[in-house]
Amino acid sequence: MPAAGAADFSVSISASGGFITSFVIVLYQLHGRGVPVGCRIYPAHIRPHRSSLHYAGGWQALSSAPTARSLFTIDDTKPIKSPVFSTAADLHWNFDTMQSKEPNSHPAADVPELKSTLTLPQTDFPMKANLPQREPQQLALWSQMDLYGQIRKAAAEPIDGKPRPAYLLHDGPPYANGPLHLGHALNKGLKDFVVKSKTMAGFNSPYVPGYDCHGLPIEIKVDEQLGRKKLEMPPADVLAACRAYAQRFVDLQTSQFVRLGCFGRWNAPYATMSRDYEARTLEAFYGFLEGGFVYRGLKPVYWCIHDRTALADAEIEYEMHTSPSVYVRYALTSDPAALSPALAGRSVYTIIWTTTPWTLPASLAVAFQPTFDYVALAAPEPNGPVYLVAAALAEQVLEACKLSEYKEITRFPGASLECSTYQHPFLNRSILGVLADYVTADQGTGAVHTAPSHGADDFYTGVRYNLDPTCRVDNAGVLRVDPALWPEAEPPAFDGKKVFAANPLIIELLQQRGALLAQQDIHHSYPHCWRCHKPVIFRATEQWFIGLETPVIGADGSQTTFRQRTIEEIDRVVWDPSWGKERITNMIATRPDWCISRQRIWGVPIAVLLCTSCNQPILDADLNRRIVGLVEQKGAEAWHEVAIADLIGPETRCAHCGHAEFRKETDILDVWFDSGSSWHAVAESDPDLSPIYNQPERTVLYLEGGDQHRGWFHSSLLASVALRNRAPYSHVATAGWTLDEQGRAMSKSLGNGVDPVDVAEKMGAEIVRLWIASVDFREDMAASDNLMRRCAEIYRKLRNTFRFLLGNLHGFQPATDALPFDQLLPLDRYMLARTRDLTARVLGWYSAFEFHRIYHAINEFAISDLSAFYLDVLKDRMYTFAPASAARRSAQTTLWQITEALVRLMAPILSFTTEEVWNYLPALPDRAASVHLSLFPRPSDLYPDDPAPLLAEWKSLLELRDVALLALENSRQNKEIGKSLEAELEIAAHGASLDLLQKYASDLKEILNVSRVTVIPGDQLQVTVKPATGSRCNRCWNFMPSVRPYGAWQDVCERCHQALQAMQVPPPTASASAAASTVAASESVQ
RNA sequence: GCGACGGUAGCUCAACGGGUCAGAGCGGCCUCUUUAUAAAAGGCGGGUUAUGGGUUCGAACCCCGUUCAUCGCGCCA
Repeated sequence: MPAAGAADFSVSISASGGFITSFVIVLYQLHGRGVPVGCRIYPAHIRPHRSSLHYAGGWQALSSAPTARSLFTIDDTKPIKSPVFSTAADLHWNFDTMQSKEPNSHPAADVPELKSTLTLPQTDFPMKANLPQREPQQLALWSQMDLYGQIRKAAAEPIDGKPRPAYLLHDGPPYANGPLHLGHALNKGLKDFVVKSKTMAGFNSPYVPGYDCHGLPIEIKVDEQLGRKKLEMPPADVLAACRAYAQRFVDLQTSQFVRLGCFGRWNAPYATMSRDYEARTLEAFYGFLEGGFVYRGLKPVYWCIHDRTALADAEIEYEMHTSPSVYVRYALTSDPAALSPALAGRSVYTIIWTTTPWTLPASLAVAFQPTFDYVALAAPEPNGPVYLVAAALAEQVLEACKLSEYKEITRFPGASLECSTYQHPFLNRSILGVLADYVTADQGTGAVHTAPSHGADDFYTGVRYNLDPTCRVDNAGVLRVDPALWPEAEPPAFDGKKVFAANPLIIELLQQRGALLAQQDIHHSYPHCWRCHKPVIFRATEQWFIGLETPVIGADGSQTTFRQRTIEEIDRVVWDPSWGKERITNMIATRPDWCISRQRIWGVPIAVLLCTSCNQPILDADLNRRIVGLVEQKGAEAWHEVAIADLIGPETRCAHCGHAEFRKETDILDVWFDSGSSWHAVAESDPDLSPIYNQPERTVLYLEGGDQHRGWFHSSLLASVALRNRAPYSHVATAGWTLDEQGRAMSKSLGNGVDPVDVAEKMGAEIVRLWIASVDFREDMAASDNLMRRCAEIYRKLRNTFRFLLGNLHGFQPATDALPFDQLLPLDRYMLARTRDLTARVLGWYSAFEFHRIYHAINEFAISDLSAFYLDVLKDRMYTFAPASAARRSAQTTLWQITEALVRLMAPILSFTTEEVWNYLPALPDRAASVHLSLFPRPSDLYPDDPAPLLAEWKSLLELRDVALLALENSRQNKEIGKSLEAELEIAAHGASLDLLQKYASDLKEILNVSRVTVIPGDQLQVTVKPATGSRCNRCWNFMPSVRPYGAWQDVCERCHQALQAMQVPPPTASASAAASTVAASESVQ
């Protein structure tokens, strides 16, 4: 057995792997074999990569220096019985010093510890959060008590006799085709902060989340699942499959949003595929139709040949693409001499340049810039060809076509090329020379091949020159030659080929016809389908459009256009950040008419009957209403199933041509039309929202990512201005992009995304929420596992601070124990002033959506004001004073008010943890069942007066404290003192500092955490640190002159004497049990 | 290519309309305590405010250029 004598030693441990929470040291006797002389378990908290922890051990007794040593770690999830051997955790250890020391001269072995008479913090609030387990339990409780329902009910109750003002955040629907990503979590998290903070600020703020369900991504997925079967299935079955697919993700995302702690009407979110929503969408379409905004037209639109549908501008993304660019000569067939006498009798050509050879079969014209000079470039040989190109591009073209010996023989203005004619290089077609101002000298030849069916510019030029816009490329992108134009019996090789496959075949044909002058692949950015990421084409088709130039009545009653009217409304909205206004204004100002039709099935049908003769729609408001009614009952399926005869009587005639036969339009609406109608389908129609939304003056917020300027903000604005003559929102806030730690955009290919659900499952939703609050969402935000871990550290600190607050509130009953404000000690009053100040700032930041400032301010408050200062200096008072003493009650009153304030201020962000804290707060008769049913604290409730003077005074006082602490630190470095309580201070000061110190003389000991402070006048500020006189009180560890025995307790100060008596602690006798006094050194690792 | 927004310590953020030597918190390093203990406290480092000019008595802030990052628009033959 160990003999008398103790060893002090220090151990250096580093953990490169996981946490080390405790370790065991086993000592073996010198030369001994397997006989441990003792072992001891040490608590530790060593984080990964922390290099060392020095432990000065109080080893009880050793007979000789130990030699063999073992070190174990104990995983906290396992009992001590199964220690993990050191090497498993990659531990490095050594015993640096081992020396003997005299046994403790004050063995208190036979007297119960004085520690048991202290009022240490006591609470069941667990230090370890265990969020992944605890949060789901909390969610279940909330669900059980129908917390959201209770919040809604409470919102109907007046505050101070006044009804609550309304604040409506209308949810923008995420697309229901996958699990959540961080962007979703950010978006819903921010919305949750807004709704919760508005609610707690006394607003009536309902939140109905929604989902966007229609559209291509889902239909394509369903196509893949159904395969060829789809072609034989009735439309209703296809729709049912799409609905099922979308519903799966609606359910999944709902569960994930709920898991993140977002409150809302999750048991009844809106979905754009619901019967009712579909009917409302159709209603909105009819609104446009009946208002004269809609027209049907043949226009080139972006067309995805893979998805076989038209695409809106907003559905285009530019990606790099390689195109074969070709220079092609078109032979002049009109009189060359008409252009210039110098050309008489020559073989004249113009040269066009294109990157889409497949459009050449549709080539109908060559466009020239009227303001350019064009030159005729002649071959050196007398009867060689002459080429017409823009003067500015001549050199470039000659080089590209390797015609360097060609020389200019004449030049003339571009305008004179109008109405010249050319021969198509391989079709029996005459090509017309036309003028167009969009022809530039950047690229090409100055002579632009014009195919009205495959380009917007080309199309409008075609309209001016009366060219045929018929498109000979079908839905799938297959090219068909017009046999009437093809001179040979055998069709050309490109006939029946898809456009991109036709390119090389057409180039070959040009080569054969001697029309190809040069060819080169170019790598350039090219429009792609945002869904399938395949290159799109321009293709003229019959589409439904909403005209931006539709005449409407302006706000002042004057005649204006839909576009202008919309821009007027933009001006009445508050855009946050403010540049959003400019962005959306520019978009509305320059956008083309809105192509709202899609040639797909998964969506709201454009439910219109068309005359089979003249293709004009029937315009009949009653008919429209009946169709809306049908959709209301049976959803979009109704349109596919209804018979025309059930919609109109046999006597119905086309208003235009008198024809009596009609067909159903089969196109569906653009999905942006769906979500753009949500203000109508939801905000204006849902009974939970409409009373707010339909007020003439109302606050309606849309909060989405900045990309929605071209999306939901945009389509919602157009729909609402057209149908209600006002913007659907009064405020629009936008969030930035989530990036990775290196500032790169998150993408699947980089694999740098952060999965919010994964973080919630591993670390807790609170960590995700805290991250959201930590960043300035208006800018782009960096996110990574690493940053999440950092938030988790902050979380731990906040949680532990709450725990300490609660621990010190033990035994405090507000009704009987709270002191009125004017009886509080000065330090406590100061802390309430700080809390008031914090509260006022936080409330302001909530209303300005500056959540990151809240995060930082509360964090700083908890760490600097509370943990490092107030809670630290309060320990003496809290632990050693009699529990019911006025000074201690003063502190508790303050701690209580601070906790009540903090828990409310943090509730919108840390929704789970604050609820947990809430349940541990002192009981009150009128305490709400949830922190989320409470209101924010009012600054004036915390501190009734203007806090500024007191705050200023304490600012100076704390600066003096810093000086004193520095002096203490110095002494500690010089080994003159250890704990601050071992010191006493003499502070010399003059002037205002002296006044201040004297005013707070009785508080200085506490706020400096030393045994004694004396203030004396002096020439300059000087803090002298001395070892405290008197002896140490074994209870409060202060050094006091009045220390004397209390029963068997030898050294107890006067203050503690009184406290012990007040607590009615009987003086102990020396024979009291010694059993509990020492560490269980006999515990074995075996 | 055009436009918007931004670049402040390793990280997240401050610094009210130009005015004490640019501040916090975290992390890092060092120390202290064992009476918040899988915890608490103190100290120390750390920034030529992306960069180059300019205006000013004075610039992180205002102006111009450059650069990097992100978003948006355009990309047409």
